[in-house]
Amino acid sequence: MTLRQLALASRAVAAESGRKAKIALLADLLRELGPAEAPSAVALLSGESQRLRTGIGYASLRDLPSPADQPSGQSSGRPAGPPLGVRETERELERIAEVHGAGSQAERRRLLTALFARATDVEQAFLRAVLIGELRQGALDAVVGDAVAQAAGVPATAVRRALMFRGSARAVAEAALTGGVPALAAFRLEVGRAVRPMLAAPAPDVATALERTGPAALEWKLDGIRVQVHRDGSEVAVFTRSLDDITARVPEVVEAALALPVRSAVLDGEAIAFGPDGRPRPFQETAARAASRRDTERLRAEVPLSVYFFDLLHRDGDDLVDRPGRERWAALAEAVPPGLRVARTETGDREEALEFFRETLALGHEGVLVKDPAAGYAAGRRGAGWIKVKPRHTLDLVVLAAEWGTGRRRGHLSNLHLGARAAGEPGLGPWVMLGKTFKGLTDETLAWQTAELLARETDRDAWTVRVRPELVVEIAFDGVQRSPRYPAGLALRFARVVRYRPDKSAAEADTVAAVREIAAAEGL
DNA sequence: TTCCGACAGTGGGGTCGCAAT
DNA sequence: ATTGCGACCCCACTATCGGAA
Repeated sequence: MTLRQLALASRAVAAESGRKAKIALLADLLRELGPAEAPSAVALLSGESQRLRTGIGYASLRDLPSPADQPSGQSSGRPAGPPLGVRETERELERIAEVHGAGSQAERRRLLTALFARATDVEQAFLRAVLIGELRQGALDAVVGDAVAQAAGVPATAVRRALMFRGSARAVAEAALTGGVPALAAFRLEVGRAVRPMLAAPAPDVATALERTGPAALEWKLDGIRVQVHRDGSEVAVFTRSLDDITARVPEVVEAALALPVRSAVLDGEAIAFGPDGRPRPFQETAARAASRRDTERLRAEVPLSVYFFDLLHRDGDDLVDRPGRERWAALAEAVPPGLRVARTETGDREEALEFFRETLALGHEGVLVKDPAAGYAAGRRGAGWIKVKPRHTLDLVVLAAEWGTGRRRGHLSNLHLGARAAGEPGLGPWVMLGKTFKGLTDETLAWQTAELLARETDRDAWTVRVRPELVVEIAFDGVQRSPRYPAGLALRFARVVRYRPDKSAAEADTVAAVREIAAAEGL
């Protein structure tokens, strides 16, 4: 099949609103492709190809000649050379990733240019979307996975289960289409191969979380890096949430795993740096440490990492994934000393749970997880089994500007520039920008703010409309972080809109001093 | 018939490592 | 030396579909 056919199919999927209709279209496509080509299509369509590390992003594509720049007659017709095939396209992207990994930038550029020279308009648009990770067809690996199941004639649950144990949608598709259910059943937890980590759904407070779970286990939520640790004898591998292998960057975690009284184990936990005062360092410092590949030994002396485990998926040949959380915790408690485990308490009592939440925050941690003790490990899913609760700050800030949205927000002013009153702080204007947000907006608010902001426009460029600083908006955020970019040296973390405050004037907005107070309370 | 779980989309700030300037 | 870029760490929230209740 040609890339063109695949690109057109993707468009058809995007045009269909129903999930079942998308799945049916994709399943037809995969059947038509057959076992030889379908896995490549799955890689391209599911978003997997975007994680190939080609070194190609928005800027590389921007700098390519666009179809309109090509010699006349080429832009709408077929470029020279044989049509691009589906399998061939995937191979080309893999080649680009290879030469990029080898450090050959000129060769990477040459391959990319050559690939695009062979592509028609429709194919180029598809390739751009695949490379940027913005296919926007309403189907990623979950929906594509259902289509694989339909095309292979196997239950969707079989494909989903295989996806849990093997991050790769491509590999699962290949197995499903060639070997059916037995081949899918072969995907099991394997020590040394990362599985998708279980995620937690948010709740506004502990009481709400408890209502959903019933009597629950509460655990520390640490503000560090998620680590999945595999040990097989003397071999250890450490994976991040996105299944990246960071073993070499976290020797402390490796040593902790090697010290455990087990032959083999798969553990779930969090790596985090503590300061000399015994309190957690700001997330940025843990993240910087975990991201550094050079000078690991020196960094280790300066910013040592600790690891706290909270789950055990495998021990000495026993798979625990499907066992209830309470049993997995019991197994963890046997394998891991208390100092390497998060604090945990089981309760159905609101007050007791609230007290645990308060104690956890007093230690400087991010919040708590509320876990249904009966729930299995739902790898890769944000199921109801785990619920996270974090405290929330709010401030009334002023909208300084807004950026035009994309996709379904095209035509609306979406991303807000947020400012606090400087209130006479020297060196800062009357308004001090603290960050941006696009979160928390309903379609109705989006439409309302677009009109209100345009009525206050002072000037604009291609992306941004600047406005008179009049609209006050209540913003929720998780905390304050040091910023190299914003003028106060501070930025809001995870800012989102709660509501507009038409009852408030800009003169009543919160000040930078209030933000500095929050920063100080966080030890920044 | 209504409710709710799962999914995709729409983007946020910070940091590292590398290449180009 | 600085800047731009890609990749990846943390992520919140809304709209929608479709099966569960």
